[in-house]
Amino acid sequence: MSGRPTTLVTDPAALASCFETLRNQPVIGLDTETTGLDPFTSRVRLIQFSTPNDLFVIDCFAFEALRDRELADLLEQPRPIKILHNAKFDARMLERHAGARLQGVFDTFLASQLIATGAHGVGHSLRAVADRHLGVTLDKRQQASDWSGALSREQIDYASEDVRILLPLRSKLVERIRELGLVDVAKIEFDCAPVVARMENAGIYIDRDKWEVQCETTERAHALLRDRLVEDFASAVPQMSLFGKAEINLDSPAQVQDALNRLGIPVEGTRASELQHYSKHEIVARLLEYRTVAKQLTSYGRSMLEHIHPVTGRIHPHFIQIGATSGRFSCMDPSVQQIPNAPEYRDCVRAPEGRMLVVADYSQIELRILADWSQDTVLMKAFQSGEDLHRVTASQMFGIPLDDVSKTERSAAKALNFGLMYGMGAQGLAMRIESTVQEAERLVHKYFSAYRGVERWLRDAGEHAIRDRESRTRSGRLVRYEFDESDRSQTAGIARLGKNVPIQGTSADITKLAMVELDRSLHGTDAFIVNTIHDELVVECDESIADATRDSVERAMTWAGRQFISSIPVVVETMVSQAWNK
DNA sequence: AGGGCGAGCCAC
DNA sequence: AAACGTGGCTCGCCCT
Repeated sequence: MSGRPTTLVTDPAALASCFETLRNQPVIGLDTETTGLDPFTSRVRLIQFSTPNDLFVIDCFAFEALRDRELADLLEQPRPIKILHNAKFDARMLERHAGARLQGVFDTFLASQLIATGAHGVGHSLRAVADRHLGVTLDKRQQASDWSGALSREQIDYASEDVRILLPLRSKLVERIRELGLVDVAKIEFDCAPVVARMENAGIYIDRDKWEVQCETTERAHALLRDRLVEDFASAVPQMSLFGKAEINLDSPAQVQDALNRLGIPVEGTRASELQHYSKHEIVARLLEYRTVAKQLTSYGRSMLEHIHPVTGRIHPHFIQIGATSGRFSCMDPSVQQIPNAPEYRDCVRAPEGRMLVVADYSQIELRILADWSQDTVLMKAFQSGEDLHRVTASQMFGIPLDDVSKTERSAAKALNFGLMYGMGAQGLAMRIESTVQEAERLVHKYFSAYRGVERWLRDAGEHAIRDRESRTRSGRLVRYEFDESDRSQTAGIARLGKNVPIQGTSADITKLAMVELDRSLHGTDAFIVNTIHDELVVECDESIADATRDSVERAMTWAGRQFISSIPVVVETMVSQAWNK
């Protein structure tokens, strides 16, 4: 595979000749070895480059390779194409330690995920991907070795092997990407990876003091409700108390159900939706209150503060670029995509002194995708009118003037607008709006009488998913389904996915494209993306450029939306604020 | 002790 | 009988 042995680069002259070789290549492999996983506390030890004939291992401890201008140039130019496995990791390290914005990426990690199309039990480590696509078994034993001391022969060999494999691996993956029609979506994903790296490095600021105050308030409410409930249960169910002390764990659904049943409250399970029906009992109402604060305390309590990084004073969550099979991001440690949408919490997520947040989200993006894709003339018109969508829907469903739409009618229309994209049936709607199934059936019928094109599109999408065992988003992103045809409950589930995945996934396509475009347009300013929540972006910037930044955000997001939605307007709602509030 | 899993609930 | 999509976090509980 490699014509020449590994060149260990330990001085500026060797580095210059290394770049001489690399500059003229169309495609090169790139990998780094670091002393740890955290860009703010770890150092880059090695940078490895591969070409079809050469292999360079640059020892960043031997000389100041990371300060080399040519290195930054090479990384920042779109050519040569840089092949990396999980480019986000290396991009974070290289941005932090070489001050370089990586561009021109082919990511074998993301490529593997796109090709696997959400298949279960398929790993995407470099080892797994090389094994699957090349039949090559990599030895990863040195991966977590100590990269801060003298280099061993094994370490240099390991570093070489990893970067050597990237060129042949890309060739195989490119073939599969072409066969599967994934060229466009791969471009979006690859371009997005360095943007995600920058977003993670930037992190998001949380007001520690404000958050702590919120925690204390919640802790007091929690203790009060807990004591009161334990007492209630103890006096109502004497056999549950031991020496006058109640023996119930309020956080155990099994114990709570048992206790409620003993009190003659016949709950089946203790979900909020179940307890709701019995909220006339004081103890149940109190339990629901307890649940709310308990959730706030555990999921959104002090643990959030433990994520504040000692070096940056900010939170650097982990964004998983293809987190859902639909192509949506997921986020963890902590998940800043699911901080409660209540002022007490969102006020704590803010811009530091002298800076502002631009908060922007797509208006009804999924319904617009559905309208555009189905070409339903009535739904398209509804969007073109610029009126309140749910009200228009109700007016069309019930054949009444806009102004005569009642609150109930609007909320039924709203439930349908959202629910049908998830493949909801009459049963589900009945549950949602607390009506009879017959009434729900009538409403679904009315909805589809108004939106014939939507009905047809959803039906076709469901049937297509079952027949061809796959769905695609507008960018070509592919999701394959494995199921047992003879099992009705399984096919029903696939039909629901067939309706939802193309829409949810196209929304993800749009948001990712918007991030790429926005990152490009913010380059050179001190504004940067700090969060992405499915159809929403949060950007932090100096207050002096807030208005200009808002314009950039709106322009990038609108442009991205138009790439996939052509026949109706794409509307982006933006606001400038000190906190993550709407 | 720690992994796996379900229940329940937060986000869009 | 049920079944409305995608995730992550924390808990209890059961397992090894």
